[in-house]
Amino acid sequence: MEMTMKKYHKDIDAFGRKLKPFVATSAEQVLLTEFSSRRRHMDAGEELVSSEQPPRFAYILHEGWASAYREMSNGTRQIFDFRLPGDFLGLLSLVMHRLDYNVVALTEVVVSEVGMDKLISTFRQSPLLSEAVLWSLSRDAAIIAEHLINIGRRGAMERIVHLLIEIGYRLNQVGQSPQDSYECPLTQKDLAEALGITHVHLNRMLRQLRNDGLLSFNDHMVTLHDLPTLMRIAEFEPNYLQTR
Amino acid sequence: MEMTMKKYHKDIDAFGRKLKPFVATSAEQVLLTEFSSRRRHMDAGEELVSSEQPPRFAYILHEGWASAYREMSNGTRQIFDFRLPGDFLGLLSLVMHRLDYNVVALTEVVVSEVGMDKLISTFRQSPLLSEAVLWSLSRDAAIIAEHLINIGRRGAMERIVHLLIEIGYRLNQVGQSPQDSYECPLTQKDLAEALGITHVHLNRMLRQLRNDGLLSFNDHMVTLHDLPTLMRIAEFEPNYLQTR
DNA sequence: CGGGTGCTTGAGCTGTATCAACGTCTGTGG
DNA sequence: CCACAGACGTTGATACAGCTCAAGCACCCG
Repeated sequence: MEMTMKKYHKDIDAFGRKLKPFVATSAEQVLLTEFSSRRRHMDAGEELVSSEQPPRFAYILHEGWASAYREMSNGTRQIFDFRLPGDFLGLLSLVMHRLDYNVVALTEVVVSEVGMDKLISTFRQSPLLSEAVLWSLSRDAAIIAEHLINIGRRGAMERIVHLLIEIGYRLNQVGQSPQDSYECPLTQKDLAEALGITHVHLNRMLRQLRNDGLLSFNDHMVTLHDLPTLMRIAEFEPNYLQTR
Repeated sequence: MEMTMKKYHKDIDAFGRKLKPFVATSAEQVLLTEFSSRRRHMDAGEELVSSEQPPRFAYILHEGWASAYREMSNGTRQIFDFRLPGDFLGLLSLVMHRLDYNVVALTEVVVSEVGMDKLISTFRQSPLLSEAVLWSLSRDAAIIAEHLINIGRRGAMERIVHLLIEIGYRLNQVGQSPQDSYECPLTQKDLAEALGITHVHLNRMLRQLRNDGLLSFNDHMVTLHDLPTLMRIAEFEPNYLQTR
C-alpha cells in the first residue's frame, strides 16, 4: 500500500485533472470545459444546496471547501463528507430531486453551476462523459461508505486519523497539497460533527495525538508527522479513492 | 409524511417494477429484459462480490436478501446495506474496479449477471436507461448516507427502529410485503453489525421494544405494531427512498 | 443424543457524553 | 485605542450508554 506522492501543481484546474481520463476526443474536451463555465464566487457560510427547496443546479467546486450534512431535529448535525476542489456538489440531490441534506461553503469558494439540462445533453452526446459522471457519483458513494465504516467500526482516535489522512490524500490527488501536510479550514466542531463524536472529546484525542508526536492540527494546519504509523493505526487503504 | 400503503403483488418482478419509470419505448423494454436474463440461483452464504478479486459482474437481485459489508482486520464486520429484491449488487464495485467490500447472499437468491460490456452498450443505446443506472446508483448512495446518519447521530434504540422501518418500506415498494410486517431472514448478529452495536445490546433493546408493544422481531418475522409512533421515534423520513 | 448456531441474561467496566468553566484571539464600535 | 462580544479551543468532574466477558438456554439437524 504505497502512496504515490505526486508533486502538486496548484495552478492546474482540480476538476479538469480529476476527469482527464474521460476525455478522449476534442468534442469531449469542449463539453468538459462547458461544464466549468458559468463560474461564481460565494462566501463562507452560504448554502449551495438546501433541503428546503428542490435543487436547481449541481456545482463543480473549483476552489475552497464545503461540507455536506444532515441537520437533525434536535439541532445537531451529521456531516457526511467534506467536499474538496474538483468535487461535484449536490449531484445526488439533482438526480434524486428531494433529499434532506444541505451543502454549505466552509470557505470562500469558486464554483460553476451545472443544470440538469446540461447533464442530460451530455448523456446523449458522450457515453464517455456519461461514464465520468457515473464514476464521480460512484466515488462519492464509496467515500460515504468509508465514512460509515469509520464511524461504525473504529474508535474515536482511529476515526480522526483516518479522516485526516483521507483529506490529505484527496487534496494531493487534485494537486492542492502534499499528502502529509495541508491547510485545513475546519473547526474542531466541524471535524467532530463529521466523526460522530463531541468536539470536547475530539479535542482530548487531538492533544494525545500531538503529545505522541503523530499528528498536529493547529492554526488551521494539519501535519501528519508519521504517516506510515498513522496509516497503520487507522487501517487506511486508499482503494476507495482511486482515480480512473 | 404519509406512507402510501400500496397493495403488494409478489408475482410482479421487483426489478422491472423499480425501473418502470425509465422505460418509454419498446427498445428500452427490450434492453431492460436483457438485463434480467442470464438468471442464476445461489445458496445462502455464497459470495457474490468479493474484495479479493476484481469484479467480473454486477448482479440484479430478483429474489432473496444479501448484505454488503466490509470485513475489518480484527475480524469484525460493518454491514453497510442489506440488499433486497430489485436492487443491484456490486454496481459500485464494477464501476470503481477495486473496492474493499463484499456482498454475500443471506438467503437463497435468484440473480442475473450484468457485465460491464452490457452496461457500456446501454449507455450508448439509451440515454433514458443510462439515467436509470445513474438513478439506481444515486438511490443506493442516499441509502448509505442515511445509514451513516443513523449510526452517527442516533441512539441504539432509534437506529434499530429506523432500519427496520426502512426495510419494510423498501420491501413494500417492490411489492414484497406490507410496510408494517415482513419476513426477515436476518440474525440479531447481522442486524447488530449493520447498526454498529453489539448483538448483546441489540437483544436488550429489542426486548424493550417488545415490552413496550412497539415492535417485535421473532422467528424471522418483523412486526411494527405502532408504525406512527415508531416513525416519530426514529425521525423516519422516506425522501431518500423515493421512486422516480 | 451431541454439537452447533442463535438467543437471552447478568455483572462489571470503559469510552465517550454532558455540563460547566475558563482562556485566547479577533473583529467591532464607542 | 480600549472594551467588549462572540467564536473557538482547552480542561476538569461526573454520568451513562453501550461494551466485554461469561454462562445458560433452546432449538435444529446430522
